[in-house]
Amino acid sequence: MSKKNSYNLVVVLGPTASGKTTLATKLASKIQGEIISADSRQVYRNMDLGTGKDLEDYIVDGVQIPYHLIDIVDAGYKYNVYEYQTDFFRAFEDIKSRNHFPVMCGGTGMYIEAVLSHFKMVHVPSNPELRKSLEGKSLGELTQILSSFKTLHNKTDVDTVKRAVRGIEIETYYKDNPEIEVELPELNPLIIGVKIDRDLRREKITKRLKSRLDEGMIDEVKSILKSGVHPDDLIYYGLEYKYLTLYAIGKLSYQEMFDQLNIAIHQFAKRQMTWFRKMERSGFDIHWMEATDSYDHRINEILKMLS
RNA sequence: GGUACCAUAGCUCAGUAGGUAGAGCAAUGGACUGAAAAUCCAUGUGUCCCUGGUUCGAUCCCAGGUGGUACCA
Repeated sequence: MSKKNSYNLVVVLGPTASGKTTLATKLASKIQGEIISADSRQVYRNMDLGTGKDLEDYIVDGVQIPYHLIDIVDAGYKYNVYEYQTDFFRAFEDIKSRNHFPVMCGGTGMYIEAVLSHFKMVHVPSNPELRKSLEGKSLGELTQILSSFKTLHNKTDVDTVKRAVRGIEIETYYKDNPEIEVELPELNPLIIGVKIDRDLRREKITKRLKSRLDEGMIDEVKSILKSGVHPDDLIYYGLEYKYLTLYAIGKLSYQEMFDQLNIAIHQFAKRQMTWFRKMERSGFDIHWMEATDSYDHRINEILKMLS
């Protein structure tokens, strides 16, 4: 086996509704693979229809394909990139130790890149002294302080006092401990991107939304709310959970919910593609494959690249 | 059939006291290192329904069409 082809990971990425899970599981069944999901919402238990878990896809020809990082935390929890990176490499080593082949599959660009680019992320303990010194400061002042550490690209970082303080805590820790290095396993990934024509993608998204609503997605949201998750937290998860919660609490009519959600999913798919294009520009070699080509054809192509 | 009102961007609509036009939404491109399905930035879009008239000049005024809505019959 040549050095160039000694891949130790396959990545299947693509926008929502491109059929990447099916491709990944079918591939996994051929190479003794196990799936490591790269989906920031499928980590949550009981959020099934709205995140498109499709767990039946993980049974190929009657055989269960093992999967990781799905259903690992409770709905309402705030999982994050740092935890993802840690969890990913744990699953990766675990799969390796069994002599199976890791197949990463998902559409959360930042999670994929945090892993492939070895984003520097270390465990940051809480800093009671710092917290004490920040006590009583306004959100505006905290925003000032955080922006002295890094460019703020979004408001999510300074949405609440709690998050702003944690952000400052993390940045302070990095600054005070520049020597800390994290040892992460070398990755030599074969990256497959599922490409889907824009119009077809929109058509599939709308169709899938309708069928999920028919399958009881509204009840799923209602029961999560009933279990005690605060509507605001569910709204923060975005897309299905945002618009269905707004509908469930009477802020949107059914038609408004449907139309706005449909548009929001289309916009999300576009943003995913923007991320993948940026990855390519920054040097990642993504092998794009047409979603309309047969699975057999595409899997043969991938197997050729792996051999 | 009669009367009134309307016809402008992909959609909903504003506007031009006559000098060829603009908001919101959508769309498109981009950013993104501890909630990322989040959050944020940028950018267009036009036979101003058709035909004629008045005018230096009409999307705007006038006449006639066509289509729509409402009311009356």
